[in-house]
Amino acid sequence: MAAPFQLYNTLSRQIEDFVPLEEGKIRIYVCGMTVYDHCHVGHARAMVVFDAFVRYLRHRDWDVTFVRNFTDVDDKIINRANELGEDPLALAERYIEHFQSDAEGLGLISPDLEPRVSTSIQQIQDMIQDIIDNEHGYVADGNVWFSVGTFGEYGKLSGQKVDELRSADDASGKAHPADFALWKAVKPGEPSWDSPWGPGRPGWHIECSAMSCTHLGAHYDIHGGGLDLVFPHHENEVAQSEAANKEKFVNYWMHNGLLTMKSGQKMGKSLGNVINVHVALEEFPAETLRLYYLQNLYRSSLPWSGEALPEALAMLARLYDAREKAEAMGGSEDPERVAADLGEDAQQVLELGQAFEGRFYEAMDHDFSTGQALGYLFQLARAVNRFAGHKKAKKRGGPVVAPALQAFQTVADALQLMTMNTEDFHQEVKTKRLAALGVSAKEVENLLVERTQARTDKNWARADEIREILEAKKIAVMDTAEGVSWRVRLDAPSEG
RNA sequence: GGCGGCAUGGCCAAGUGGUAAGGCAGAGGACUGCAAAUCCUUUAUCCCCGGUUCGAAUCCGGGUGCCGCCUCCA
Repeated sequence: MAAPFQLYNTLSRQIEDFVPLEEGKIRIYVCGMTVYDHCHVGHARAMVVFDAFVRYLRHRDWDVTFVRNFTDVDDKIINRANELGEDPLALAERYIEHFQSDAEGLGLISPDLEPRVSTSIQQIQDMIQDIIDNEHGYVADGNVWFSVGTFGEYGKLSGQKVDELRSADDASGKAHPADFALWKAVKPGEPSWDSPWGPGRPGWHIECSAMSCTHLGAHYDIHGGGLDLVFPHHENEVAQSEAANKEKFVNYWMHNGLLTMKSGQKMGKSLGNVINVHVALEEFPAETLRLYYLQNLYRSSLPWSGEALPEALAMLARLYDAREKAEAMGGSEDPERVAADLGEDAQQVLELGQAFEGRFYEAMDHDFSTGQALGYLFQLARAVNRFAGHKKAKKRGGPVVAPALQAFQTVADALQLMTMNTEDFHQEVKTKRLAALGVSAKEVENLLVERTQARTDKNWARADEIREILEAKKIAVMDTAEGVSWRVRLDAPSEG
């Protein structure tokens, strides 16, 4: 049975009980990329948030149909292509390939459908025709405009009033400044398709209306995207879709908050302050970004800084290390008995492990509160670590940490965190962090061989000297009962 | 000018009227040849002023500050 949950709805500005249109099923559309540049860490937040949302819903037995588009016909693409002397669709294709590579790097599930504007022209034209037929659109000089004044509910999503808008100057032949283009007449150097109104191309907003309604129906459950799309993009989608189909478009509007810089301003291409995803992924495992995003409520703004990813990586390592300790514990006694024998910390890790799933689901079902849900996870990790300090934990502790291990698995399934084995995780961290620091594993290993010899000789001075050399390179050396190991320190500066 | 959002310890941050999760950083301690990791201890008049309530970080009103959108933006 699909589990009930609550969701903040931009349409009502409050948290609502989610009621699906069809029992057990959720149809969701998320605005994807306009492909004229690389995917940056701000886009990635949206991608990861909705990825985790869909994963969680499926984990909770919802039958989810997930559609995310590519906008591959657009002013910005055309402008960029003309600057580069490249065909716009070829440029778009190139950035779609970049995106797919980033999506794979981020560990995103593939949407069930990834429609593109360039292959949805017929559906777009059909919808424009319906809008015209329903007297909400008009043709002028090969352009088709949406007539905002004919749609009484215009503004119901964003709260904007047509008369209060600050309108940009343009001499495009619109009847009203707030009217917007459904179809743009062809201009030199632009891709175009034949249409009943002459050759041209779709306006910005119509593609999402047409593609989502084509694949999910005229009326579907959830539409997602960045907060900066509420107006005008999503407002216009509502107007177009409802004008064309004469029925309610979307039940729940879900908007992710934006990444902001230290100054408080958002990260945005137009502000020139972006960090591209592939750059971040060269330095940090994908789950680092995921944890960074999911620590916070999805609809709050999220500050970016050079410390953000190192900090998230430290948190992630803490989780992996706790899990590793739990995995190393053996024994097959009754957990209650072990807990009774080994004392309070054993009792607590058992109880927190058993309680985890319920608390996790409760947080997640309350408007996808991943930050709170992850707080419980860290409480559990600390309980595991504390218990792991006991002498008998390794031999007999297995049964009392079994629920904790199950909890970690739940998080892995639902949020795609802690999905690697610990060794691979640390290896990836080493590889990526060393590359970022410009240090080779070979030189570290060589120094450690020398240090191990020095320690065998009880030459502590030399051993400490080598430790200091490595410290200077941000390498932390750990002497354990099993021998020496090392890690890259996480406080290494990153761009930001 | 219009619309919307936010304001919680050094930083990030959860918080669904019943008395402040979690993470990072700092300090002290345990552990260690020295360290690292880990554990323990440690810091909050919840922006200000009113109001509702037995009780408010949470609800209402006013103020201040910051941010987003109204032109492309996840």
